Amino acid sequence: MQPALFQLIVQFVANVHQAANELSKAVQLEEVTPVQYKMLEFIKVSQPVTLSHISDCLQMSMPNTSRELRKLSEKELCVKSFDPEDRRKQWIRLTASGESMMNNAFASIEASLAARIGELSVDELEEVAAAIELLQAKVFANPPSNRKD
Amino acid sequence: MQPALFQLIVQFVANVHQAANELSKAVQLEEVTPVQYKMLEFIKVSQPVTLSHISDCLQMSMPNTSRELRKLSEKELCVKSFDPEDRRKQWIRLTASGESMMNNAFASIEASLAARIGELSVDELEEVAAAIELLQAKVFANPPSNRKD
DNA sequence: CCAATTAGTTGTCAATTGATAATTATTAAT
DNA sequence: ATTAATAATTATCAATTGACAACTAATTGG
Repeated sequence: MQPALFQLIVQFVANVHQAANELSKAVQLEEVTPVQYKMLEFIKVSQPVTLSHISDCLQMSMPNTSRELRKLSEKELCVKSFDPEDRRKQWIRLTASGESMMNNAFASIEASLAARIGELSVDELEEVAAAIELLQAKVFANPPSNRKD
Repeated sequence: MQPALFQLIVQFVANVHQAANELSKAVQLEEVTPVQYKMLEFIKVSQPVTLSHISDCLQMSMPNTSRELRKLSEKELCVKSFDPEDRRKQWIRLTASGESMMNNAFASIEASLAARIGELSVDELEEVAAAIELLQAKVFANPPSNRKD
C-alpha cells in the first residue's frame, strides 16, 4: 500500500471527525452526556443491538456500558428486551422519544450540512453520493455485526 | 437537498467514526489520556496551531485546553512558542518525541488499514483516492484555520 | 495614555468516565 | 448433572474531564 494513500486516508478521517464536530456543535443535547450521545447515535444507526455489541464497537467496558444504558433507559430514551432464543441477551432499541431526540439531532446536523453542500449542482451531488458509496464499500465497511434482525 | 443524500452522509460519518475506532484499537498509548490523544492527533495534522484554535476545533474550553496542553508539555510531547508578532499567542508543535509517538500510532493504524484495503487492485486504489479527494473538497473541507505557517 | 479586548493561565469543584471485583442468570459442553 | 462459558448487572473507587471565577500579559482602539 502506497504511503501517499495512507496519508490521504488519515487526513481524511481527521477531517471527517472535525467536520462532524463542527456539524454537531449546534446539537448539544442537555439531557445526555457525550458518551450517552455517542451511544444513542450508535443505537440509532445500528438498532437493534446487544449491550455487548455496543461495548465492543464503542470500546467501553461491559459494566460501564450497562450503567450508561441504564441511565438512558431511566430517561426513557431506549428500551431493552430479552432475546427469546437466548435470554442472556438484551436487544436494545430507541423509544419513540429517543427516536425523536435523535431525529432532531440529525435534523440540526442536516441544517449545518446543507450550508456546506448547498452550493453544489445536481451533478456534483451525484458525484458525492457515488464517492461515498464507493468508500463505504471499499474502505469503511464495518465488520459484520453479530446483530440479528 | 435530498433527504436520501443526507441519510447517506450521516450513515457514512457514523461508519467512518466506527472504522476509525476499530483502526485505533491497536494503538492504546499508555502515556496519554483519550483527550490528550485527540489533541496530539489534531496538532499532528494541523501544526502549528494556537491554543485557541485547538480549543475551538476540539470544542474544549480554554482553561481545560491549557491544562491538558501543559500536561503534554510536561510529558515533552509538544512545545509552545510565542508568536513574535503577537506575544499573546502561542504556537504549538509536537516535539521530536511527540512526532515519533504519533508516527507509531499512525503506523499501527496503517497496519489495520492495510488489512482492510490490501485486497484492492491498483485501479480500485486509484478510485478510492479520487473519491476521497472529491469528498474532501466538496463536503468535508474544513473552515480555513486561522493558523499561519 | 487609558479603557477594552484578546490570548492564555491558575485554582477549584463537580460530573463524567474508566477500571476492577464480585455476582446473577442463562446457555453450552462433557 | 455438573462444570464452564457467556451476557449482563451492581457496587465501588480512582482518574479524567468539564465548568466557572479570577487572574496576568499583550494588543487594539480611541
